[in-house]
Amino acid sequence: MRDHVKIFKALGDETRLRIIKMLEVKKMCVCEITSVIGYSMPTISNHLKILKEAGLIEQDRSEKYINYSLSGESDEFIDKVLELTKNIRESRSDSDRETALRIDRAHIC
Amino acid sequence: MRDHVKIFKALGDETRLRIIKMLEVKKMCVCEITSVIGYSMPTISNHLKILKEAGLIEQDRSEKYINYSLSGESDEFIDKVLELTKNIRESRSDSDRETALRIDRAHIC
DNA sequence: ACCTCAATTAGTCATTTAGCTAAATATAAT
DNA sequence: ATTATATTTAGCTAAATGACTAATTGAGGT
Repeated sequence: MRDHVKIFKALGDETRLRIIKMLEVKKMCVCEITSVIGYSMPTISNHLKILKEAGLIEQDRSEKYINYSLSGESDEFIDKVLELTKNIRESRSDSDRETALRIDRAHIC
Repeated sequence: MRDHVKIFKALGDETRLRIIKMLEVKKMCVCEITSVIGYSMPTISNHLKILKEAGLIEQDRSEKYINYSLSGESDEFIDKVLELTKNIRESRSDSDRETALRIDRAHIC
């Protein structure tokens, strides 16, 4: 129960849901996400921590950057939740995604 | 997006998730829910309001009581969310459900 | 080995949340 | 109409949350 609450709590925040929707289209590092969302880097970092501790996202390092991406194939309930969030279609996250695909981290990080 | 956030926020609370899991097995009035959960009636009433405003539950009156139940067939996303929560199986909500089925509101309300 | 810089942690503050009691409301039964 | 009572609203408090800036960490590149 507590795990499930943690998962829903993680999704129950607009910024974190925007992040999840962006990660559906692209692996991203903290500074890329920061530049799309517009909050400070520590704030974004903390949101990512909450999503990670809920089991919704995972990270792997490549060169200078830590890439965040949606969790895959680890937990059945998480998979179902992420399948559910794919059903969300909304103008704001659509534009976030366009921005995310357009930016080049060599220029902003 | 805001609607989806509201839905996840509503589910991101242990008490409210316990209520949702109970309503899977039985329509219940406020005082029945109160007696199972153990918080004050105003507290439960407020949780129900949050769940209702998220669109997760609905109410109908019968005699003295207002029966709360899971929303049905109204919204596609809500349906999927409620389908998802059915996947949650946990000892605490199992015992809540047993209690809920055992109580008789003629005796407690 | 050292420097750079992406990322996190620490500390602060304003706002929101979740609980409570007491009071108000509203519907059902008399 | 009046009463009884199920439910909601109002007002309060303590704890949690989400934002910020400043300081720290740590892996990569030189």
